[in-house]
Amino acid sequence: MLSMKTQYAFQALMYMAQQQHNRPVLIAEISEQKLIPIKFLENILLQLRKAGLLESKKGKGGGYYFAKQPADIKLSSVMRLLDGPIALLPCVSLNWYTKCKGCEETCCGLNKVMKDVRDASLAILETSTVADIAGTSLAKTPCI
Amino acid sequence: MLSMKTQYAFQALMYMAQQQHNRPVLIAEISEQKLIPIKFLENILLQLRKAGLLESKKGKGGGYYFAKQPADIKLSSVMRLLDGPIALLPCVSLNWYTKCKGCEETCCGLNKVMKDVRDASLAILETSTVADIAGTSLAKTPCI
DNA sequence: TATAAAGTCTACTAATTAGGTAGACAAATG
DNA sequence: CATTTGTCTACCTAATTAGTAGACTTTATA
Repeated sequence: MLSMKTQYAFQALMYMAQQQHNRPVLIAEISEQKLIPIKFLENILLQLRKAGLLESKKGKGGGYYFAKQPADIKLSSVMRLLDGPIALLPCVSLNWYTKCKGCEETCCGLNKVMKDVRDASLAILETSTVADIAGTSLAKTPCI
Repeated sequence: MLSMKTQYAFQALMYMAQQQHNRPVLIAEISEQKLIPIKFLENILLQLRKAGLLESKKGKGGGYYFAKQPADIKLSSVMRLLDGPIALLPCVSLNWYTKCKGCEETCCGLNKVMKDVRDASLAILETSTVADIAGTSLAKTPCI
């Protein structure tokens, strides 16, 4: 399961992407609307900013806004940033690969299956973006 | 990522399935061959036995053996048993469903994507078995 | 130029989980 | 009955997760 951190990050990014205006969005506003503990949310947004997904502005009229287009932020990037590997085994991770102790990868049946799972997941997570989950990527039929 | 517990469980199950004889397999033997801390392995095998996957015999000549056929043990069962949910979000879990705080599922884009990821993963994990990963399900070309 | 409204930063802390250990006990076999 | 094996209860430690406190900096604007 995704950590609360990542779950909150997705909620926050969706909320931001759904705003019509293009003023910066307040941490406090996101926190209230999405029921996310404010100090925790601060950390998360800061991390997203440092990774170059968001930008911020201090002082009155400040807040957070997108540094990259929501349509250019893959779900997989957010997950890797906050939760680390997407793969189920270290010997199958693209970004955090380490060899397994007891197993010879080239002939390990588990390795093969877990690679398939990884690829199947990534096929979705690398092509889905914040704009997609926010419902702002297509002409919008408002949600009933 | 899978916990060490689940990773060890897979190693142990593969090892057991690969034995040619049909005598019970010793905890100590699995532990040595697969480099798994023995006391930790005891717990894991016990858990697999209580769940009905394995059976055991005490005393001399004892050890663990399969209660179900390796070909009937899905990877998803082992994972659920030891690690819990396979889904990435609680609102998308088949076996441990809980509603998300801030979101209206029917119109949550994230929910939809994560359902797709779950289904893609399960398509593989529900059809792969211990026999598959042990390489004993087909006529065997020995691994080079 | 003071003040209030924002984000930033460092440093905690509490709870949970992961990973592992110790040792007495029970059952089976020969 | 002695030995070999799994069983059970109860721990323990370290890491991670989730969250909090509070002083600080920057900025707009009155």
